[in-house]
This record gives sequence, structure tokens and C-alpha cells, in this order.
Amino acid sequence: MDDIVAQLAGRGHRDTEPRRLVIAAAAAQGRPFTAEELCAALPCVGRATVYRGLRMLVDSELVCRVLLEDGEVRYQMSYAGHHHHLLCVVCGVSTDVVDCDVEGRLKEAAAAAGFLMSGHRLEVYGRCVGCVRG
Amino acid sequence: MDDIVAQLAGRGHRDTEPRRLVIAAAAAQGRPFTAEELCAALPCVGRATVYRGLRMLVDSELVCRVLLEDGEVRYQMSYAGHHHHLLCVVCGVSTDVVDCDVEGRLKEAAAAAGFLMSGHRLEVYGRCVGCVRG
DNA sequence: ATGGTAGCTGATACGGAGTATCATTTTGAC
DNA sequence: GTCAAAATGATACTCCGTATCAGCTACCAT
Repeated sequence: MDDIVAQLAGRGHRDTEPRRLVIAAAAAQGRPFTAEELCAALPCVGRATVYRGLRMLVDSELVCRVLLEDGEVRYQMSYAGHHHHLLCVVCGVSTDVVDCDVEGRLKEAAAAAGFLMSGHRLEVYGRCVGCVRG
Repeated sequence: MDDIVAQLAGRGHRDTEPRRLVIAAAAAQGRPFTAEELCAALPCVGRATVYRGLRMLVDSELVCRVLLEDGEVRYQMSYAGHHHHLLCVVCGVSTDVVDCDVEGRLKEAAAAAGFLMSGHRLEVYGRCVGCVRG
């Protein structure tokens, strides 16, 4: 927590009570959450403040956007670097995949079409260990 | 065009004037377009009808959703099967990639984490042939 | 061809997600 | 402690898309 606040301070953001509440609530979620869920979990923090805090965390790459199969947008605490998500369509839990060797392969395939790849977005949907067994 | 209308008929959808206008307008776009752009291009067709037509085309897999790097949603006529997009961040043109060998590789990587993959979404961003040269 | 009905249309109202505004309060550097 | 810069929160707004619903139309069956 103090770590996160310190990171934000490094970017010129102040350490305030409502902001800490937003960070704590985001970190407390066990799976990707919506902005409104966060608002509901923080009735004593203004909606605008929750959204602003969330945006700040996304901009700082401490939280990332997660895309569900139907296009719904959710959020989750995450690594700062590039990574992908294994999203369980049953329980909703997201597992980060950091070492993706897909990147190089994509770059090749794109280059074959004369396309110079600069970035990509990938979400994987399926069932997590627990939900496959269940 | 008649082909598309026939496909829709096979799914129980009628052949109407406004619907043909929507399909024609969608097909006339040279790059991924927004629903509102389609509405603007069809001032004599109701907004609701444009949105309904678009949704029908998406459900029938004749049009697919395209996700821009910033999260903006656009649409484009496309193959019915699974495919990905090479999106040029300069000119906005989208090129479909049908033969993606990424699938198997992803499945393996997911399985290594005990995850049973059922689907995935992938968008590739960069510069197209013309925009690399330019 | 004609009649009935399921499907379609379009004006409008609504809904959810996120942002802009702005007066007031808080933070933290000096 | 002072003070400017930043943050807060109530509210109003925008944007994208969907629900409603009365009237219209395609198309199947006779």
C-alpha cells in the first residue's frame, strides 16, 4: 500500500485519505471489478473521486483494464509491464500471464503482410483449474 | 449484397429497405467505422434501426467488432470465421488475419497453468505497408 | 390476391459508464 | 504557519447503446 502511494507520489500525486481508500478497495477485490462496484464498496467516497483514482492507477499501470468476452470492461491490480489475462468465464477470476512468447511470432506474421507491429492486446477466455475440476 | 440478405433470411430476418441501406453503408466504409458514423451516413434511417441492423450483422458474424488501442469500439465487414485484425494506427485501416497459428500455442501456454482455453481475442496495432513507406 | 401475423421501423425515453465543472477543502513545500 | 497547487465531491453533462411502443411492412398460407 505505502509502496503504491510512493509510486504515485513519484508521479506528483498526493497522499490523501480517499485515495488510499480507493487503492485499498481495489486491492481487496479477488477478481476483476467494475468502477461502479468500487463506488458501491466505498459509499463514503465520491463517485468522481473513485473514477479519478481508478484512472490514475490505470495511467500509472498499477491497475489494468480487463476485457470480458462480451466486451464488458473491468479493472484489476496488476504488473506494470506488458502481460495478458487468462479469464475464467465461470468464476471470473483473472490470472496474469507475463511470459508470452506470442509477441515474436505475431511480429513475424505481421511483417509477412508488410505490417510493422508496435503493440497488441490479447485476452484468453476459458476455465481455470478450479472450475475445470468442479 | 443479395448474398448477405440471403444469409440474414436464413436466420429469419426480413429483407427491408432500411436494412439494405445499413448493409450498403457498412460495406461502403473503407475502414472500421463507428455506429454513429453509420447513422450520420444514413440520415433517412432511424438511429435505432441502424443500431439494430448493426447488431444483427454482428450476431450473424457478417460484421465484427474492432477494438482500437485506446479502447474505442468500431465495426467492420468481415469473414464469418475466427480471425484477427492488423490495425494501422496511422490511417486506421484494418487487415484481417485468418491463418493465425497463435491459437495452438496459446492453448498450450494456458494448459500449462491448468487453464482450459475456450476462446481468445487478439488485436494487433502498428503501421500498414503504405504508412511504413510514407 | 388477399389477409393475418410476426417482424420491422423510428421517435423518444431511458440506462450505464465515464468526464467536466466548480466551490470548498486538504496537502505538503517553504 | 502560509499559501499555491492539488484533491474532493455534488452535480450536471456527454456518449454509446438499448427499451418502449404505436404504426407499418414483408411474406407465408390460403
